[in-house]
Order: sequence, then structure tokens, then C-alpha cells
Amino acid sequence: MAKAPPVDKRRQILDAAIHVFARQGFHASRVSDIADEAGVAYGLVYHYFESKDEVLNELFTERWSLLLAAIEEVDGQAIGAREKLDAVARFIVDSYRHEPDLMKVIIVEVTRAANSFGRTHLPEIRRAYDMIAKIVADAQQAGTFRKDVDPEFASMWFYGAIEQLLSGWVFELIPGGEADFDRAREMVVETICGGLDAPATPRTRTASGSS
Amino acid sequence: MAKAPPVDKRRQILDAAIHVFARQGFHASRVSDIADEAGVAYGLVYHYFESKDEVLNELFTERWSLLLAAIEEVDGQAIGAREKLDAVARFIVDSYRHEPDLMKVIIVEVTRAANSFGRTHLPEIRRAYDMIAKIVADAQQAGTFRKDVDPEFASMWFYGAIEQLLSGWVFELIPGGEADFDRAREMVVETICGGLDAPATPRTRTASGSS
DNA sequence: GCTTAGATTGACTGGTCAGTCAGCCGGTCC
DNA sequence: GGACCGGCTGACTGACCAGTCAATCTAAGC
Repeated sequence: MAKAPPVDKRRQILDAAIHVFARQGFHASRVSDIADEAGVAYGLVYHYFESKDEVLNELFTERWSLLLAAIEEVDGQAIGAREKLDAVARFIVDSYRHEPDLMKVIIVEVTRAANSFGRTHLPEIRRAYDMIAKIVADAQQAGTFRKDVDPEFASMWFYGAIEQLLSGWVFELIPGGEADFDRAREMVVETICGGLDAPATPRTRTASGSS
Repeated sequence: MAKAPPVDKRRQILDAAIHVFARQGFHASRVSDIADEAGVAYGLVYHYFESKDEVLNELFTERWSLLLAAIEEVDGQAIGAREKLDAVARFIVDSYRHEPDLMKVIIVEVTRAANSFGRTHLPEIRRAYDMIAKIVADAQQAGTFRKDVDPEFASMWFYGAIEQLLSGWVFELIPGGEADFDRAREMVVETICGGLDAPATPRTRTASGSS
């Protein structure tokens, strides 16, 4: 029919926004920066989007819904909890590997900015945490994971650990060569799941409460 | 005695800023909001601080240096790695327990905002990561922790897990009653250290690389 | 060639604040 | 009392920028 416009300006604007936001941060980015980067007139941004905010919303929603779908799909498979968590971690890490700028924006401006932008998206963000918690809870039910750890909490630190990894890469605090991505992912999952595993290691520890 | 000013207005301004920033976020906070909350004239803020930014800088630096000192002190003690990490976690969690607004500001506006504000403070932030990494590395050297995990990475997810916990409390994603603080701390440390412990658990796993 | 509708343009407006500054206390010293 | 000084005041200014809109362009339809 008729035609898809020869170049999708809307997409062009979104892509430009990814790079501008990643480079300067959302607040420091002017709408004119986005327009310039996209090679498009200022006003066109407002033809396709209600506001500067909506541009960021769109970027976030687009990507986050993929994550939610991925987790859901993984959870549906007939594999162990460890494999499920590994698959979730892999999805996140690969997202960063392939689109570092987009992930940087999502993490820095939304996920980790729960005060400003994140607040709007808390429900969706929370959804991811809940799904991870469910994976943990199921494994506890099945006896694979120890039962004395609250699944909600475990979910938080599993996700937090991974997000912190991405942050480390984004801000070059840790080595982020191609090889590091998978290695790091394996290590987090291995370590955290190792800690969550049901007591094949039933030694009683001095833990904290002692002294 | 000459006199210490009967009320320390500078302190008053800083304290007001904590609450205003926590409530509205740094960007949405006007300098006049801070002055109002402090019960002080607008201009006085500029008498004590160069800029709005400097107010936040001061809040961050003040607190973060305490954290650095605490980690350093803990690391100097003759206790196990697990106990050291537990002490670090305790310091952070207790900081939140006693001054939730201040910690919220530090986390939301600095630590997790490495794009804007955090960037300036990356060196100090990094310093904390490095010190945690050192604790892990030493434990590996001593044979308490497994050696195949990169200490830098372990440090990232240990810190990331804790910070995510605080975020969870800040945004009421997980229960944050008085009892939850210590319980959560114990669980993170237990779980992560459990995963880092030297192989008293030498089972070979299907892990990730298999199928 | 004319009409129409949507895409595209970019100068302009309105509102918002960070930061300035001229001056006002209230005490202290001589 | 008067000169001085630092803390303190708050109206004002200048810059910046999100969002508007009237005008122009392009292409499809007839």
C-alpha cells in the first residue's frame, strides 16, 4: 500500500536519541541535539512524539517488553532453575553486547533512576523482579534451592549483581572485552546459584549472630 | 568565646537539601526549595556553597568518605573474609537504616547516576569497589575463597546486590521493616560468600557450557 | 495542472531557575 | 556614637530550552 516512507524518520529519531542520551544523559540532552543527530528538523521530533519524555519512554518500553517476554519464555521451559537464571542473565548481557548505548540509557536513565523516570515505569520494572523471584521460589519448592532465603530478596540481588556488571562496563570500571561478557555471566550465575543451592553443604556457620 | 553561631546555618542547609533531594530528586529540586525547607534566605545558600551542585557534592563526599574509612578499618582487622564482607554490608545497611533520605540521595543521584553526577565521583566510588575486591583477593590467596572468580567482578556484584537491596527499600519494592534490614544483610552475605567459598562442594555441574 | 493531506521545517514564545548583587541587620570595638 | 564587618536577605537578570505553529514542501489522486 502506498509506501512505507523511504526512510523511517521516526526510527531515525529514536536511534539518534539513543546515542545522544547515552553520550550526554537525558537531562543534558536538548531536543535539538536529537534532531541534529537524526538529521531532521527540530519540529519533526514533536510530529512523532508528544514530548522529549515520550522519546525516552518509547526506548525503554520497546526494550523492556522484550526482556519481560524473554524471562517469561525461559520460565516456561522445562529446565533447572540455574539454567533459567543463566538464560535470563545471558539475555541481559547480550542485550548490552549488541546495543550498549541503548542498554546504557535504559539502565542509567530509567532502571537506576527510579526517582525521576523510573518511577513511571516501576510496575514494569517490578514485573521483571517478580518473575525472577518466581523462578527462585519454584526451585525452592522443588528442593533445588535452599528454602531459608526470601525469593524476593534473592531476585533483587541477582538482578542487582548483573546490573552492576553492566554499569561496570558502561563506565569502564571493569574489563569489557568480548570474552569478558560470557565469563562474567557464568561467574555471577555460578556464584549466586552456588550460594542458593540446597544444603549439600550443611555446615553450620559462625555467620553473624554469634559474638 | 566569640561564638559559634547559635545555629549552624550551613548544616541546616545541608540537612534541608537531603530531604528536598530525596523527595523530589536533584533535578526537580529548586534552590529555593532548599532555602525554604531550611528556613533561610535564598541567597544564603550561595553564601555557603558555590552552586547547587556543590551542595550535592558535599553531601556525597561527607558520607562516602565515612564508608571508605569503614571499609579500610574493617579490612585491617584480623577476621575472616566473610566477616569482613558482613561488616561492610552492615555499615551500608545501617547507614540506610539511620539516614534513609541521605542514602537515597547518594544512591539515586550519585552512585547510580554515573552519567551525570557520578561521573565526577567515579574515582571515589571506584575506590570502594577496589577495597572490596582486595578483601576477596586476599581470601582467595588464603584459600578461603575459590580462585577462579575474578575479585573485581565479585566486588561488583557484591556491592551491586546490596545497593539493589537499598533501592528496593527506597522504592518499596521489598519489605523494609526494622527486622528486614539485618535479615537481608545476613542473607546476601551468606549467599554470596556461600557461592565464593572454596570448593568444599566440588561437584561438577552441567553449568552453562554443556548442551 | 490542480487539490488535498500528510510530512517537514525552524523561528519564535513562554516559563523556569541558577546565580548575582546591592543593601540590611546586629553585634563589636574604639 | 560611629565605623566596621560578617552573616544574612530576596528582588532581579540572563540564559536556556521545551514545546508551538504558521508556512512550505512532496506526492498521490484525479
